[in-house]
This record gives sequence, C-alpha cells and structure tokens, in this order.
Amino acid sequence: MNMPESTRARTRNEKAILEAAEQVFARHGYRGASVQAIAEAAGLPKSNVLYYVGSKRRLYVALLERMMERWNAMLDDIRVEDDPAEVIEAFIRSKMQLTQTHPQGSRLFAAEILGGAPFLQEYLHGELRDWVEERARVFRQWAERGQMDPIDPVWLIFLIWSATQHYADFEAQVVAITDREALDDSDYQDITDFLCQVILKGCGIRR
Amino acid sequence: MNMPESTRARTRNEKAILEAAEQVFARHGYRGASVQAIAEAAGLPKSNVLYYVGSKRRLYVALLERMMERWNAMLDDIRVEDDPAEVIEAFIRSKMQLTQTHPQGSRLFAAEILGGAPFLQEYLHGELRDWVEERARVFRQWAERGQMDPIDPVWLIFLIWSATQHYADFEAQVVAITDREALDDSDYQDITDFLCQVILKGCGIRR
DNA sequence: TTACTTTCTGACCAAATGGTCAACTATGGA
DNA sequence: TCCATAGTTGACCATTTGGTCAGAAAGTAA
Repeated sequence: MNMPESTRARTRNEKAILEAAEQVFARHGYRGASVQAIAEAAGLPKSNVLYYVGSKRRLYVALLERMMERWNAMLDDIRVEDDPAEVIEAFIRSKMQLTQTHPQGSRLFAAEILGGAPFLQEYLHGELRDWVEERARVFRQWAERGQMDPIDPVWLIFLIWSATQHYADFEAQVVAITDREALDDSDYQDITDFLCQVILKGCGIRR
Repeated sequence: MNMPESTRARTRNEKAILEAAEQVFARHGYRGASVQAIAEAAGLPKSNVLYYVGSKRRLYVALLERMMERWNAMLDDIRVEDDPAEVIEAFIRSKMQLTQTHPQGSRLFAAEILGGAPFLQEYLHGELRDWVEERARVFRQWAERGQMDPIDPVWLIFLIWSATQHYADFEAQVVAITDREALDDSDYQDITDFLCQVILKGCGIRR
C-alpha cells in the first residue's frame, strides 16, 4: 500500500468525517446535528469538512446509503426447502451482529425513521418491502407444511428487527438498568442465544 | 364547568403547546426541535409559547415527566403467587396500549434515549432499575418452580419493551412495509395477540 | 367607570446555523 | 526547477436560534 500522501490524507479525513458524522447524526438527528459539531468530533475545521462532503444534506444521505448497504449485505436468500430453524436463527444472529458492529449506524437509521423517514420513503416502500414480502411468502408455506405455527410472518419479522435493534438504539437504557459500562461480546452472545431460543420456540419451530 | 375566560384560555393554550411540542420533539429530538416550529404547530406566536413554558428546556422536561407518569401508571405490582401467564400477558397488553394511545410520547422517549438519555439518567438508574430488578426476582422464582423456562428475566423485559415500542417508534417503517396509511385498532389487536402467543410460548409458560 | 392583574405580542438581541469564497499551502508529475 | 492541481482555512454572509422586554390588549373585581 504505497499511496501518495494526498490520497492518503483524503481517505483518512473522509473516514474521520464519516465516523464523526454518524455519531453526531445518531445522537441528535438530522436537524439537531450541526456541521460544527461534526467537524469538532472529526478534529477538522468546519470549512474542511464542507470541502469534502459538499453539504450537510449530502453527508447525511451518504451515511444512510452506507447503512443500507450494510443492511442489504446481511439479507441473504431464502427458499421453501430450507430448514426454518436454521434460516430464522441465522436471520436473528446476523441482525444482532449488525447491531453490535454498527451501533451508531443503527441509531442513525432509528433517528431517521423516528423523524418520519423523510429520506428513506423510497427504500422502505420499494426494496425493503419486496424483501419482507418474499420472506413472508416462504414463512406462510412453512406454516402450511406444519414446520412452524401459523403466525403472521410480517409481525414476526418486526419482532426480530425490534428485539435486536433495541440493543443499539436503547443502549443508554440497557446500560443504565443492567448497571454496566457497556455490553461486551459475552453479553451479546447471551442475548442472541436468548432471542433464538424464545423466538424459535415461540413460533413452534423445532430444532 | 363555568370557568373564567382567562383560565379557560390558559388550559386550552397549555394543552395545545404540550401537544405540539410532543410532536416536534418526537420528530426532531431536543436540539432539532425549534421553539418557532412548536409555536407554529400550536398556532401561537413564539413569544406566547415562551410566556407559558418559560424555556425550551423546561417544556422538554415537563413532557418527559408527563411520559414517565404515564409509564409509571402502567407498572403494577407483581407477586410470586400470581399466575405467570396472566401477569406477563397483562404486561404485554398494557405496554402495547401505552404505545397505541401515546405514540408521540413513545417517540419522544425514544429520541431521548437515542441521544444518550441526558435528562433521564437519574430515572433510569433509580426507579426504573429497581422496578426491573423486582420483576426479575419474581421471574426467577417462577423459573425455579418450573412455571416458566429458566431464561434471563431482564432480557425478557427488554424483549417485551422493544417489541411493543417498535410500533410507535418505527411507525413510518411499519406503515411503509405493510402498505397501510396507519395501523388501526384491529391491527393493534392482532399484533398484541401475536406477541402474547409467541412470547408466552417462547418462555415455556402454559396458559 | 376605575384600578389592577394577567395575557399577549412585535421588536429586538447575541449566538449559532449552513454555506461561500478568496487566499494560502502542500503535493506530485514534467 | 516549475506549474497545475488538490487540500486547507479564516473571514464572511444571510438566516435562524432561544430568549428578553416594553408595552398593548383583555379580562376581573370594586
């Protein structure tokens, strides 16, 4: 990796800006975040941040897109012939891993939805909805075959999303109530195992 | 109710302000909300809003306190002799009702936690933590008696909180994916039944 | 009516907002 | 070396921010 100094600085700064911005946007939402605060968190002058990202709006959109990419990378295929237990467990585990590895991104996403998802309407109504319906179809077939209870698949997907997302979005609450400084790997292991157990059993899926 | 005009106007305006503020704070968080926007939503001049509430900060705190009162009103007592199925089902149902009747308040609360809960540290570490531990103790005894599976009670409480809260906080997502304009009473009935069924069964609670 | 209190509001303020720009300093290839 | 390009930044701008205040308006009680 023998890069010219200029591009090295560029990538370094861009990374610092994205990281800082994700933090600030997650904490305060789009309106509540200030370019000044982001610049300070990145250790750069405000003008320099704007030189790199163009505008606050574009920075925000770029972060949302990065998060959607991570999300999409998680969403693998599914077939009726697959084993329900395996698929749903893998689903819970990968969603939980996303939460654990990108809590800031999770919170950024949450803040966007909380605010009425003004930038994500298209994505939610398009790609994501299709993905949910595709899964739902398979879940219903599993239920018909008696491989799981006849529950509404969409509510099940929301249950998994909410239960996992919670540990990023409500981290402050979780940490306060469990009297920890932060959740560590073994906590996340425990929680993931707990969720797999309760949800699979709750849906009548044998494993 | 024959009130003098002055007090009638006062109560009317205060109500309008609280409602408008809950909406704006929920949508944009503390920093992102502007007194101007709240005033417009309440149909009053900004100066008038500040005349009533003193400051943005005090308005925000008053709203959080109102939400905590609603929350506390929901949290009833629990004893080891009670029936687990009944208690947990009632718990899920009352939490869901809070979500349904006060979605703005739910979102306000969520935004506060997302931002690191700067105004709620005390409450989370005090009252709420005590309440959770009290419940957890009883859950553990139920598990020992074989009335439910030996799961971590705190994760269970978080599961119920997250799964219910989700339908207020992520309403924009739910609405987009299910292609509705809004969730109605029968939707909430279905979801509540679904959650009771899956969670009770998932915890090995017979009913 | 009069006297007094409460409600209301436009004008105003210092500070912060997102964004522009001209001037400056690297950097890297010729 | 020289030059063009890229990176950097403080000064600056119009607008918005939360909040104050003087005084107008309206209600209340005698």
